[in-house]
Amino acid sequence: MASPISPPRGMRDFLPAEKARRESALATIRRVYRAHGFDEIETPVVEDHQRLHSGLGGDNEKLAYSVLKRGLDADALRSAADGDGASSLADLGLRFDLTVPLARFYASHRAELPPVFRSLQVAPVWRAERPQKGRYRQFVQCDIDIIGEPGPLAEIELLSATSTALRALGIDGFRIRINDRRLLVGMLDGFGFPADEHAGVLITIDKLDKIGPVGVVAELRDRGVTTAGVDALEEFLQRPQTQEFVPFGEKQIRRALPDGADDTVIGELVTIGRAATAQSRIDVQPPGDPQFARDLVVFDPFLVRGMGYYTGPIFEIEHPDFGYSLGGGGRYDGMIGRFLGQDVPATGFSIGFERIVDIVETREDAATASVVLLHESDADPAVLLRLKAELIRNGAARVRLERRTKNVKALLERVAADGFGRFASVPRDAAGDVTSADLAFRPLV
RNA sequence: GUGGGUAUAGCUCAGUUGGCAGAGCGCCUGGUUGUGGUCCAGGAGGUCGCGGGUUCAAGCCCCGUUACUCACCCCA
Repeated sequence: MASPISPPRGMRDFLPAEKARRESALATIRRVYRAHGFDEIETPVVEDHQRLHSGLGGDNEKLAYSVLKRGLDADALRSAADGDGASSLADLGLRFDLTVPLARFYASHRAELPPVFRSLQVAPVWRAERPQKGRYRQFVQCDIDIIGEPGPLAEIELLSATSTALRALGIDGFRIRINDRRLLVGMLDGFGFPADEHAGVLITIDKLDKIGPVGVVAELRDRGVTTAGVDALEEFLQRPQTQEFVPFGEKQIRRALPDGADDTVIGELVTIGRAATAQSRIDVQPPGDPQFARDLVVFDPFLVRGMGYYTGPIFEIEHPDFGYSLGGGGRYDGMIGRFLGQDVPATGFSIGFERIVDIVETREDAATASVVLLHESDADPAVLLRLKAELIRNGAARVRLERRTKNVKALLERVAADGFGRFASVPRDAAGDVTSADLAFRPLV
């Protein structure tokens, strides 16, 4: 039924059971990332409107919620309607990712941060999209970023920490697709696309796995980009090639690319993929299985990613059970320079929390330590509170007071679902002489 | 932004050809029950999403609208 009072479109309330499940998963993610040396920070949910719309957020900028200036009057509205539009009415906006705020944060606090800063952020972001399965207007992202490390060590740490976190959540069977913006640029140059067409061409190429080579070529011709480039791309897509890029290595990457690809970039990707795979074999029990995680990292020559700010290696987590990615990231060496005036290398990886929380196993807490006291409606509050305090002092994890209803069975099933393990009835007319030792606890099934 | 589906009690849902608004669960009351989780009887609870139209008569048919939901685009 459509309730007249429901949360805003695309945003959700969380009932106790779901909230507990989310917090349990978040605790696991935080624990693993902290173990891998990342430090958690927090930034405001809003940022300067102009900063959010500086062209770094790609298409997400269009989806940003804006916050109206306070104290707008009729004149301001009129001049906005006549003049340069709605942007003059807003000075703040809700963040649509955690990367732009992080770059601003780093620029603000660089002096107080270590030369290589490993950041962890677990926080909600907002996008004014049309909601559907696995997509919300408010959702939590878990980002790790390494700022100040130019080499592939940063990517290796990101990939290993992320895959360890996913395994700690009980998620398996995922793969990390990897590519490099420099390879994409080199490939487009080789095909003969001028630089100003790259962004548009990449957006179309990104759809390759959905609309196929024929669809991509058709869309490019429709877009009216350089014909010679499309011809070259079409020829390349038609050449016989294996879809199997396993095991991950230089030979496999080279085979997937046109001739003349950058040796240095390929070498970096090989280093990253091999190290992440090796780390995964240490990560699991029993360790050392030479076949384990053999295809954890796969090279995808047409992985693009939407954000315009990526400059180097980019990656995305895929899982066979889901049509959308579970997370992704990449290197964005130019972004912090936009705020700081001085380039600082940076790379990050984001887990789409909403997309993994539904498949994680719930960890059962020690339910027997969580108890329910069943009491009559006319029970003495002072006695109930004294019993409750005694139980907590004696080590109970949780104590819940429940007034007896007619249907005790339904009540007990409800508290059992809330994670309570035992219950006891407070005797009728319990007075000062009743202690928690007098209570007969029985298991909740 | 484009298309499909859905909307009836607190929850999950029936409602036939247009003919008095229903069930299960939950809640309340009384009784019953030998470790207070059993069972029985009764009760409260509805703007049938909203607004028009057709009709003697609309939850049902027609038009509009809103919300939710799924898919596309794009994304996590």
